Amino acid sequence: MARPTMMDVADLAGVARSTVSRALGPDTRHLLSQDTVQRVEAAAEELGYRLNALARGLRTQRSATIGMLVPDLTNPFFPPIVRGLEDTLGSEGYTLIVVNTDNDEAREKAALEKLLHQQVDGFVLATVHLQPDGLPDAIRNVPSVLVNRRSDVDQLSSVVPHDEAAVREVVQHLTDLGHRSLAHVAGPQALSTGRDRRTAFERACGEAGVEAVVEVADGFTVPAGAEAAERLLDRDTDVTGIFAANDLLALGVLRVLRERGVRVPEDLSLVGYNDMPLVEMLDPPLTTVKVPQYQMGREAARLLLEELGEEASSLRGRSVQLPSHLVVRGSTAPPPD
Amino acid sequence: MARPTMMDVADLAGVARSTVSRALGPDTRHLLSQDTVQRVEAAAEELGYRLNALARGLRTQRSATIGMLVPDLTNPFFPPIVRGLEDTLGSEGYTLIVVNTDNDEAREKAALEKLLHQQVDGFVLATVHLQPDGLPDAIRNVPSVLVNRRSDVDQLSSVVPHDEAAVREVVQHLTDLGHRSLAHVAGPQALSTGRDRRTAFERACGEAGVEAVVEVADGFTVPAGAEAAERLLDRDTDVTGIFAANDLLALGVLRVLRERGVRVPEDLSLVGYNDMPLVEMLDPPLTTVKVPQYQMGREAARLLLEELGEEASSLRGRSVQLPSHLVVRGSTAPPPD
DNA sequence: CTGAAAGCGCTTACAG
DNA sequence: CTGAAAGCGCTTACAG
Repeated sequence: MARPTMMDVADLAGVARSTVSRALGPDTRHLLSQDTVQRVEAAAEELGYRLNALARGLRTQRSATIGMLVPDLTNPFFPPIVRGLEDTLGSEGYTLIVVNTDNDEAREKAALEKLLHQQVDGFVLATVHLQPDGLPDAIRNVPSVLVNRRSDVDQLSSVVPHDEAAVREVVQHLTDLGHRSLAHVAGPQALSTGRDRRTAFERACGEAGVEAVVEVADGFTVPAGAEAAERLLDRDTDVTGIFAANDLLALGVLRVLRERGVRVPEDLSLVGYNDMPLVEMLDPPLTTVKVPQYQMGREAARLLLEELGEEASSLRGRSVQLPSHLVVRGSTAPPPD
Repeated sequence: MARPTMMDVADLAGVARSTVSRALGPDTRHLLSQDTVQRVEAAAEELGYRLNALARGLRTQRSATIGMLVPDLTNPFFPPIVRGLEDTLGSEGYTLIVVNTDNDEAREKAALEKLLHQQVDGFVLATVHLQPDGLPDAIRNVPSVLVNRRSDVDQLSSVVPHDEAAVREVVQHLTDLGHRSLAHVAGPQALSTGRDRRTAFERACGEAGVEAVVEVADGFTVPAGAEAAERLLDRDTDVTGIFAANDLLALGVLRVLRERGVRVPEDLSLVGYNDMPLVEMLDPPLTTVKVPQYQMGREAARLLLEELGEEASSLRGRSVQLPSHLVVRGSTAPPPD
């Protein structure tokens, strides 16, 4: 017999199919006599019976499956988030299905469709071109949470790092060192991540009374960071410290600085964001902001699980900010005289 | 109407449910009149109809889903493999479900069970404690391919980098530079990856007529590399070049060398394996072996798709080796005089 | 070219 | 405490 069904177990145990179903369900087990439960379990064990999740899902209208849209798993920022989600959702019996979108709107739509076909019970979106009106109606009926992204327009729950506070720490650190003119290599302003960090930077500099220069990169990538750095350095500024909107951008900046013979941190201080793996082993070790990715994943999972539990959608639209902290390493120092 | 079914589409189009099914299936569409197909498509479009993959899977006994076991997505070695798999499988309509196992045997078994419940049509195993006899019978009936691992005992297809040739390149490079005594910080010998590289190293050194020292680490991690390096340096050797079984190990070695004031590459040359992201930005940039991870993923997907197509299991047990090449950077140089 | 019917493997009122 | 029956949403022989 290839794959035994409940019927096979029922026959072997000498009970009805429905009894097998009850005996094997943790929540219905107690309805049966101990003896029956044991006979069924023995039979199931003997046959190597495995529940068919497809059949159950079809019947219960719940797939116990969560879909996740992520820009690119190859970007080390995301895997810890995925792990946090998987660990938490998994312990509640959910399976996570991750799809890469490369931040491409068409792929996002296609991935969403695919997951909707799979009858996922919920969504985790770490990627959002998804304009509020671009969101297929179908998704509005499915519990969803954004992670590392916010949507001002929609009433979706979200989990983001507390950028404002972390950026303030960055600026504080640099001004404490004596810097009076700072630059920000910002991420794309179409993304909340890019906007929030820039706004926070400008505000913090304003409050500290230091000059704030901004150069917007057109991606969160090393090449985009390098290009922005070129533009920045070609401008005539007194900048002695650069804060990049993420580590990849900072690496691009670092590359250009090396090419131009600018020493870090002697001539210029550099701060990243995210604390990617290995940035502590760079030369110099990168001062950056540690984002609690794993915890963000766990938190997103928690929000989602709660929404899944609720019939009403009263829990939708909550937004959680997790603290991120500056990690001071070797790429920052007092400005040159 | 929450989620329209085929019946709803049928009613709107004025045809039978079975006709809707045929009109929407790319392979059955041609059985129908153009006119009917169009009416059905229009109706489906109007209702925003989406196929229920659970129902289809239950009926067809194929979930169009592939399960993947991976030790840890957080290890940057794996995501490119996952992308290669996802891209290739996705274009054939399959959905990939990835589960982390942390190389823990119990978790591997649990993950396997879970995926079996989900009725996956195939497995990709990037993790194998899975002893040949430990493999649940169920998996033998499901097309499976190993990636980055081989199993001598089982007749499972596998895709691995061509370690032998790459390691030969490493040794060649070092001896060309003038090194006459080399060390290998090997990975755990329980894993084929660990064994193969060590064997290849010893053979290549033998052929080149240089001294070969081996220190086995008990994990493929930075700390394991550091510990192995401590042991190695405490031995009395003439070693002037170290080849680590992967980059993480190499980073552990590098850390210890720095602590002990040994300069790389002036005093000692160091070679890694895998070409992880950012190792080219280290100080010094790491000489390492570039493993074609993405292509390994694609290749594994191709093997799996072929096995899925075949009724007979005549295609099982093929093994593919993909070429890996040395990337020379700054961590290797001639030995000190 | 199209429809009516059976059935994939479950769960869950309903009845006893 | 347990069983018989209906039905989740599809696909696919079978019949016409």
